[in-house]
This record gives sequence, C-alpha cells and structure tokens, in this order.
Amino acid sequence: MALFDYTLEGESGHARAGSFETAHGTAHTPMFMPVGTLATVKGITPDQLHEIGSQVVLANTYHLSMRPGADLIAEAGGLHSFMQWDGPILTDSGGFQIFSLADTVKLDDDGVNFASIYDGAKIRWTPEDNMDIQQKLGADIIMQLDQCAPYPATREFVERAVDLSAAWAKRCLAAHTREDQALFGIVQGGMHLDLRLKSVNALREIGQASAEAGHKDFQGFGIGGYSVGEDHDVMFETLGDVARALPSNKPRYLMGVGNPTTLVRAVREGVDMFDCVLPTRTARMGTAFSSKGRMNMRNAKFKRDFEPLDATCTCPVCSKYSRAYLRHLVKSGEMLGGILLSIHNLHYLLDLMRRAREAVLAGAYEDFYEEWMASEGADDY
RNA sequence: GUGGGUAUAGUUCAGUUGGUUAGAAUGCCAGAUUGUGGCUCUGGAGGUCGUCGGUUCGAGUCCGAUUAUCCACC
Repeated sequence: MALFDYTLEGESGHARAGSFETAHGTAHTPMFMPVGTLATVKGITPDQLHEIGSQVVLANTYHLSMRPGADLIAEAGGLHSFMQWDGPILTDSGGFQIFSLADTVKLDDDGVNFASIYDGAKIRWTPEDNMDIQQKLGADIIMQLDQCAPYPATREFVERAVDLSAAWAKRCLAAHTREDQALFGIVQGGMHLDLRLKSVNALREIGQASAEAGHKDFQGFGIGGYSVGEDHDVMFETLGDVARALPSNKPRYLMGVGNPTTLVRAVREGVDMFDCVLPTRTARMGTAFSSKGRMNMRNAKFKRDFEPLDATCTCPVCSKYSRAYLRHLVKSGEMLGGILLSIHNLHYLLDLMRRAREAVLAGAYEDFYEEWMASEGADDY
C-alpha cells in the first residue's frame, strides 16, 4: 500500500472507518486532530499528546511562515524535528488566516497581497509560494491555498471564491513535488449546494487530469467554508451531499469543526477528519467537555466538589485531579488549569472519535449516533 | 496624652461651589468561544456613604459629638 492511500475498513450507513499511512505513522479515521498553530498544542508536550491518543497534529503555515519563518524550520530539519512531534503533522495553508485576520487583502488571479498581523509587513503569496513554504515546513499533509468566503456572503462572492480556489488548487497540485507529503484540495461554496458540487467536480477533474498526465492527484479533500457563523443546522443541509460527492477512496476533512455533537453528526454524513481550536481554547478559558455536557469550571458549584471532572473519563486528568482543584487553578489564573483542561478536552474528542470508529467497524454507527443524541450532554453543544 | 489626616461596594479609590436613581477598577456570580491575533469577550449582583445628632426645601458633601484607624510630636 502506497503512502497516503486511503483504505476503507468499514462502513455503517454513510459513516466510514478507514486508515492511511504517512511517513510518521498510520492515521485511523474518523479522527479528531488537535490544533498546534505555532508548532505547539498550547501547553501540551508531545509525550502528553501521545498519551491521550493523538494521531495527526495541526500547524499553521500563515503563522509559522512569519514567526519563526519557514527557512528556520527547514534549517531545524522540518516541523517534526523542530517541535519534537514524531507523529503525523498537517499544515493548514493559511488561506483562512489571510481572509479572517487581515483587514487589507488584495486578491488577483495570480495571488494575494496581505499585511502580516505580526509586523504589518506587506506579503504576497501565489499558490506556488504557499506550496514552497509548506514543503519547507515538511508536514505529512499539506492543504492547498484557498479563499474562504465569510458568512453571510452574496452568491456571486461565494462563486468567485469557488472558482479562484479551484484555479489555485490546480496550481498547488502542479507545484507539489515532495513524495512524503500529501496534498489536500479544499471544497468551498458556502451554503449553496450547487456551488459546493461545482467545487467538488472542479477538484475531481483537476486531480484526474493531473494524474493522467503522470503527476500527482489530491490525496484527500478539505471541506472548508463551514462553521463561519451560520447556525449548525444550516451546514447539515448540504454537508452530507458534499461529503458523498467526494471520491470514496480519499479521506474527507471537515475543517475547523470541533463541537462533539457536530462531529458525531458529521461522521454520520461521511466525514473522516476534523480539527478545531474549540477544545483547547475553551479549556484555557475554563470550560470542560464531559459526558454530561459542557462544564464551566469557574462555577461556584465546584468549589467544594472533590469528585473527578468526569467520572466516566479515562484521561490522565480525571484519574487524579478534583473539580475543586481544577476550579481553583482556573480561578487563580494558574497555567496548569488551562493545561489540564486542554488535556482532558482533547482526550474527550479523541476518545469520542475512537468510539465512533469502533461503532462503524461494528456496523452499528446508527446505534452510536442515537445513543449520543439521547445522552445528557448532546443538546448542550 | 497633644496636634493633624482618613472613614463611600468584598478590596483599592473617585465623587465639582450642598441638587435627579452615589461611580470606576478589581474581586464575586453567570454566559460566550468552531481551518487559534484571545492571561479574551458579554452580561449580572453588590453600598441605610463609620455611628449619633444638628443646619437646610434638600447632606456622601457643611457643623458638633463619638468610635475606629493612620501619621507626627510629647
């Protein structure tokens, strides 16, 4: 089996279980990927990431290219060596950051001009520039440069983003050379099903034409442009059709989605991979995921609660620390509070996807789904 | 003991020549957070203005007494 070839190991309804090889180990789907934008999952060491069952870890091209710079990371031997994470890494292209962070973005057919949020430096990226940077960073999976339309946006705006993203997808694929890296195309199209399908078809054609010419194909697909402010149910009006329009022999990655119920629902629609800052960001602000829903650990009701965070949880935090102690840490602004809650929240999502995978392999995803939706915490998300 | 200062929200303080419902910061209570510019953001509760008395149409504000506390000097 060649690197990155996706093996479909089981199906249950539309839900899928599969795996693919990277140069840094096998990834099993469905899976959640912890986000480590600046080559670190904030507050968590690589050993701890392993301990809670992390597979792929994310890093961000936009941020790393400006600080400390792609050349420095290449000089360090690449991201794996630099951050001492020996598992798979995925770098987001930074397209999302360009459009969500910068206030002065100028697009043209050939590329994009924007100002660095770090020092205001004027930067220009073509798709080729972006591929060059991501190949220097050396992640196992890299994402095409794309344009993520905001929500709400006019249909015309979204369609232009679809067309531009497709044009850039083609150029990213042509510029992609490293054999030990997989390139994912990204589907755009906002909440319009026809534009989504147009985006999917464009990517499929681009990949096929490239492969027929003896070059690479996309080895997976990101589904971008969701979770940009719309109600959760709006995404599910189109997500299933979009996911299933993608090739069944490639992993499907719903970008930026991380609340537990949405993951369980999206797996049911045929999505394989997720990433999100939600578990770690909310952890730093004092929120914990649990089998009974979200818990705000700052709440006074935990002041004298010496029980573990979640009695059903097997994570290293729940096996040792009490709610009262965690509340104390969070209330005191101690960094250990955010660290411990991050470990717990990541474990929660990693474990949720591990259980989802088992359910698919057992051919019982619908039972798993219904059990989840009926559970105490489901409607809390 | 003498002289002077201070006393307003849990805390540190602001409050005009006396004038509507006495403010801020912080703390407290709660909510938010979705391809990470976030020690962040949004709400809420909380004060018989040390106490007693007086002046005045009206006192956190002026006067007297008293209590507490700080400083200086004996």
